[in-house]
Amino acid sequence: MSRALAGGAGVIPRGPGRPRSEKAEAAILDAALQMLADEGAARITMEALAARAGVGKATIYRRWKNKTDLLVDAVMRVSEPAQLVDTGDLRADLIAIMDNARRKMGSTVSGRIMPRLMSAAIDDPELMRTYWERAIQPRRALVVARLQRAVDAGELRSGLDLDSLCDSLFGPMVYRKLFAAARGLPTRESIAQGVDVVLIGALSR
Amino acid sequence: MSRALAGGAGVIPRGPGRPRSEKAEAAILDAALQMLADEGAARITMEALAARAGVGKATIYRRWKNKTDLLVDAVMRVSEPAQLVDTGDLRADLIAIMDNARRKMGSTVSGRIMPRLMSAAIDDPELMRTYWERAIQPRRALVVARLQRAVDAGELRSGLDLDSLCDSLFGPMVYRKLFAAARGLPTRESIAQGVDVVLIGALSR
DNA sequence: GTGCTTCGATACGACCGCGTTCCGTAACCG
DNA sequence: CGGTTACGGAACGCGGTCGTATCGAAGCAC
Repeated sequence: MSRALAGGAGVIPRGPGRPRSEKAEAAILDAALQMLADEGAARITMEALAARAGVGKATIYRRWKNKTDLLVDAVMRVSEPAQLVDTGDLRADLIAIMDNARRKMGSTVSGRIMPRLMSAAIDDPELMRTYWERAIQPRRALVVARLQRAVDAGELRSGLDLDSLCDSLFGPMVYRKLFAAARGLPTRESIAQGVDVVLIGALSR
Repeated sequence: MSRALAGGAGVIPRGPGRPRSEKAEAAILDAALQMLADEGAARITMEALAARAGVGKATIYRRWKNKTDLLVDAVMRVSEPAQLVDTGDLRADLIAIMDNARRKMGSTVSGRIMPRLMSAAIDDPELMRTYWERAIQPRRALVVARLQRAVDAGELRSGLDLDSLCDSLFGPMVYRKLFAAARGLPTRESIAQGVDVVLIGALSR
């Protein structure tokens, strides 16, 4: 920790000597995410991580003080900024959002990372909070906003707790994903039924 | 493994020598569940487990060949046989079932064990299958049976995938429980709204 | 009692992973 | 050029954990 990390806005003071390699930093974080997806946080060893990133251990510890610190940093890179979906057709929007999430879970690296991260975060409250605040909560906020607009338009009845409604949408999918080893992945049909049931149940009457 | 473990039906052959202590066995399993609840599977060490159970390590290894084997065995003891609820009032039954599960999650040992077990099982497919088949699936089956009766009675519309409907009921609660470190425990109100939304969405029209 | 097994306790060997420290080399500044 | 810091690689000390082995004592059948 001999050099200031990128903190706050402004110019990063440039000291003497060889500058830190951004390439090494990226390689470390990439390797961490790969290993997280492949084997889970518990099985990541700093030695294997360094080897996989093609980096010396000192290069890792020069940037992060321990494994948790590194993981938190890596996790933040997974969260690409989600975008609001609002075509005006509530049902189509929700199904698009949910099925997009489902496809992500089924195929991309972040889909393999999610359960691993859950596993690690359950045993590490600090990691859980970071994961929630930086990766999950922002996406939920967009969905809640979409739902709020539907309430304002009179499509959904008022008086609903939209946060809980959000749970009713995402909960079943995450639930299925986590149990995937015992039941297989959630299907397009199961997601669609889940959305429809919740949607009908939340409509104005 | 010099003596047959209790397997299958019938008389356990009684060999010569000092018999195994049932008290020690119970103490080991109790301690394992306690530690699982307190610190998670990853942090259970056989030495600490033996100490907590007031037992020598050899006494453990005489019965189980490794930690996973022991955990699987311990987990099976948590699953008390759930019972069918059917008063005739579908909504009341579902709320009773769900709120009962919620209360369990909030207070009892098994409620603290569940997330820990999820954490461990996500990284251990075999443990996941055991957990699912022995602890979760049987309870779901009862709920599915209750739902099927509602379908037969014309209360719920036919054509629904009841297994997915079950996900829509349990998913949100488990989801909230797992994220509890970031959001707090699910409330009675959030559960009730979840049930109501799903129920209304699944009614016959 | 004799023979068998388990008891709790402790010691042991082997391994593993963390985080540090040391190389010789490389990159950047003045 | 000299000064400084980072690089990849390797070695190190340390603590922890596994699973086994061994101890004297204790329980049960014969």
